[in-house]
Amino acid sequence: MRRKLTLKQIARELDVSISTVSKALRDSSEISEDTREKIKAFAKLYNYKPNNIALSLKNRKSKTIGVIIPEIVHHFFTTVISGIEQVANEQGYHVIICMSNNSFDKEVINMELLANGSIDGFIISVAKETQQKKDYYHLTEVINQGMPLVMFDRVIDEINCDKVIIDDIIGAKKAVQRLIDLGCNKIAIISTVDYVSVGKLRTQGYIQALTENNIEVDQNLILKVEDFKNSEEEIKTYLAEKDIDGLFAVNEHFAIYAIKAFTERGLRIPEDVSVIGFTNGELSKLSNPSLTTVSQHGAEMGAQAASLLIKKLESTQDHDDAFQTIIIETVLVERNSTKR
Amino acid sequence: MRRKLTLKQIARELDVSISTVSKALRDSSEISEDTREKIKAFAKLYNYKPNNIALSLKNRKSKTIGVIIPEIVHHFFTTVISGIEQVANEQGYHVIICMSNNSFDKEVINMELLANGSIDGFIISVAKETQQKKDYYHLTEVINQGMPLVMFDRVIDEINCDKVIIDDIIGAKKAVQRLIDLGCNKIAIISTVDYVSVGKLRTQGYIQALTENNIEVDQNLILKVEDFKNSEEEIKTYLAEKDIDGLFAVNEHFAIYAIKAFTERGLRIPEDVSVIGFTNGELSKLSNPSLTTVSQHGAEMGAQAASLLIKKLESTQDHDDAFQTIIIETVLVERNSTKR
DNA sequence: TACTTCCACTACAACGTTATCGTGTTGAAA
DNA sequence: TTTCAACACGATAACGTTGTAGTGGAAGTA
Repeated sequence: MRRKLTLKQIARELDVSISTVSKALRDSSEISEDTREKIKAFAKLYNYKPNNIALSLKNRKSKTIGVIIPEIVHHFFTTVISGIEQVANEQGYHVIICMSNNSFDKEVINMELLANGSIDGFIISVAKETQQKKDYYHLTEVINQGMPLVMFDRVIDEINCDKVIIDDIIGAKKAVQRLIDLGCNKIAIISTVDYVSVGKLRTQGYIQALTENNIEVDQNLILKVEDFKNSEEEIKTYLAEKDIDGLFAVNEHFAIYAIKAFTERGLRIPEDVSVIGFTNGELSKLSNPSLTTVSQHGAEMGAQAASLLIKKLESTQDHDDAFQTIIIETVLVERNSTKR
Repeated sequence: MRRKLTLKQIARELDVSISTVSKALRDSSEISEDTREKIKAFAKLYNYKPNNIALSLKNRKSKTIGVIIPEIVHHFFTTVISGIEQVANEQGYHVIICMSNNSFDKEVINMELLANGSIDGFIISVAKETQQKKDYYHLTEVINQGMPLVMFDRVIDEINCDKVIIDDIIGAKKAVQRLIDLGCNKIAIISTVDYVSVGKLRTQGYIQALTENNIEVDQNLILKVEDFKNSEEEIKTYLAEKDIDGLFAVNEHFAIYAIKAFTERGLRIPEDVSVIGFTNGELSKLSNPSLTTVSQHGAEMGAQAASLLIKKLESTQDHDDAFQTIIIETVLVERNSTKR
């Protein structure tokens, strides 16, 4: 087991100073052609690679981006990560991923740990609990330290930073409008509780679409699922006797549970009920019938978030207070859960 | 924007030496009660947190685990990551995740970059291309540097290190045996090309099950999918005229494509054909009909891999050459794609 | 008084880099 | 012969820590 080679070792081996080695490897003209070649050859032979940690300490930057997400076992987030990774790697950045598991405490701990030198900036989608608690101390703290932060998807309006979101309201409107155009007039929505920002916004879109089409909003047709774990049951009982011809769900899972509930009741999709989901994941594509969804373009979001962050990191002026909010357009992907 | 507080700043502020501050914060008895309290109060007030990078450099360890996976947009890998994260965090470790995108080159680059001080050890599932190329230089290099490495899922027999795998052969056998028990006798398999180790092993399990039940192995009933991208088409044409009553697929996707192909032909699942997949993901649960699968317990794999790695990292003796291979047992999860 | 011991602290080195400044040798101009 | 660049390299400090080895002064002992 041979330890990693350092400048010091090379220096000792070739009987020159550490400075000389460092300069030679960086092609400084201060060092003679001869010595330079010799040192470079030696370094190459023994596969010298500079130590990242030492560089980070010296340069006071780690070329690493910290990503905090509520959950990783979730197709949408993985597509976002994949977008982040791609852009980051292109620009020579690493990515550290931490999960908050939707817990406020874990989010805080993770951020504090990462903020102490490990990373240069954050990309974050906040935990459900954080949205509920409305305690943003850890976020402002990081920002005050001069560390750039980009929020995506689940963002917090009160925090002043770069953001990448989709237009949830418009996306939802598109979906509901489509249902209306297909001739549905008893359209239900399966959403989440209001403190989850995206749930709230998508519900707003639903209401707007109905209102604009002069359809009365019936509170009985709005289900706000509280507990993700028991959502399948909740949806089933909720839909048990509803007489509707269209359904919009704020995510894939809810949509698929709904389809299940309908088919179990003997209703046909899309003949009897048209269903549209949100988040264009694997499930939508492969479910049976395949699901019409509002596509969120996760990879695009991730890529944009990474670009924004890196731009901030590389900009020399410290106080570039101009924060952007990028809105990623949603697209309705039509499949077999809606009539043609 | 106030910069992060350092020991030096505290020292200057309180008019003591850096050493005193360091010791006071670490509760050294060398420092008087008075001074200690004063320093700790100050540090707390201004929220001092030691700089990770400096600590890493000093201690020559980063308390960070590097994870290299072929792809993140893949339910199985995310469950593994989630298992790794959990164990790692419990033990005070961070996790850096890199994707190889199944490219050999990217795998090498990522590993080299991370190996230079950023991380203390690796958890890796190698890229398809690496398995194909059989070039393991980057892996042995890392091991030779004394950096622990744990492989999972897609492992390489020639490399001597800790491994966490599932028993692919037995898992596949379980599935095929079940099909046989259900009365199927024309059982096909949809697998991957042989250089993907798991595909190869699962095919072996399939063959063993048949042989043990005195069913002749028909090469026409073995499909080895080459290109993941066009797999849906390939499977469809392959199944177009096959007369079979049972099918085992080495992953969820293939199984679901197969079910699609069957239903399009007017065959009913499970009445006409029983189908079993591998990898118990979201898809299996939510597909219609829901899919009977061999569950791989990804989170368990991740947790075990992390445990193994951390054990190696914390063990004092350098040469603990005893490498383990942990086999995670698979379980057949029965759903509606097989008869009862 | 002279010596030791202990206390409470400081100085220094080290981890691996790089940027700045310093320095000894050579050759050439004055 | 003296002076001065130019050259090629070395020493040092710094990034933020921590552990070891000092150190000045007070108190205790002989």
